[in-house]
Amino acid sequence: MQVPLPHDELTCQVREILDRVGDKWSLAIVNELGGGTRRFTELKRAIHGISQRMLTASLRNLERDGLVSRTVYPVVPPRVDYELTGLGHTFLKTAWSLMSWAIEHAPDIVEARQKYDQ
Amino acid sequence: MQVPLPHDELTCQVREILDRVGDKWSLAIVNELGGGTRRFTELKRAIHGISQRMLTASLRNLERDGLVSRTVYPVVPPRVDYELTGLGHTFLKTAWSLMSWAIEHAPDIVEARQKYDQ
DNA sequence: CTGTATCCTTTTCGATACTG
DNA sequence: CAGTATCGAAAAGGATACAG
Repeated sequence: MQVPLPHDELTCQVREILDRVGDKWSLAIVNELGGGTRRFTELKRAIHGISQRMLTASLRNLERDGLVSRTVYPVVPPRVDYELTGLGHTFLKTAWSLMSWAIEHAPDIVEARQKYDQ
Repeated sequence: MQVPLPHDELTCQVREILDRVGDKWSLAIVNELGGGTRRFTELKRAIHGISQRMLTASLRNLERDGLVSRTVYPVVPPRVDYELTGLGHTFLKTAWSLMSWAIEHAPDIVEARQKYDQ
């Protein structure tokens, strides 16, 4: 049981992608956008602890990768909506299973850590 | 479509776990161990670019989380075997779907980036 | 409201040398 | 062979101030 890829391809292509979506905030953002379209400030409020700087940067990266779309309305004050693209939805669906794994096995991991630490 | 969790729980528990397994090398290590038991040097050779320092650190973390087991043989020169635990196998199975997503959609992402960059 | 720019601290991680 | 220790470079990221 092992992903059947030349190792360089795994690291250089897959990991480049997973690094992006696996950074500190992207998963939280994508998950929040899974609830529907959100404005900048709504995301900032919903994702506890994220700085304006990182929210902007993460959204730009997700937009660049085609997971999130950005819509600017030419009004005052400015309004910008973010939402998942089709690709973004397929990613969230997959990320779900990993989140579910983490939730399901969190007790096992906590227990393993306690055992290891003593 | 959104993981139905209070946000703090998602970030504080799930992300703590995903940060661990989503760090720079853990996925590559777990994937390699999916092929069977490996010695330290075998892992080092198989995972291109990893330093001794990071291999040791990542293995310790994975062991602490209960994903990898470590067996020391009291021989000279030393021999240490690493292999996935049951928990580690369930993780690899889940991580697979994410890797598959990355492989499947890599062309889309590359294209999105090119479009964004111009 | 939705950002950008700057500074500065913290964290990460590679390189190297050394050990049992 | 399988590590540990130390150093320093680089990157990540928070805080703050400012802009359209």
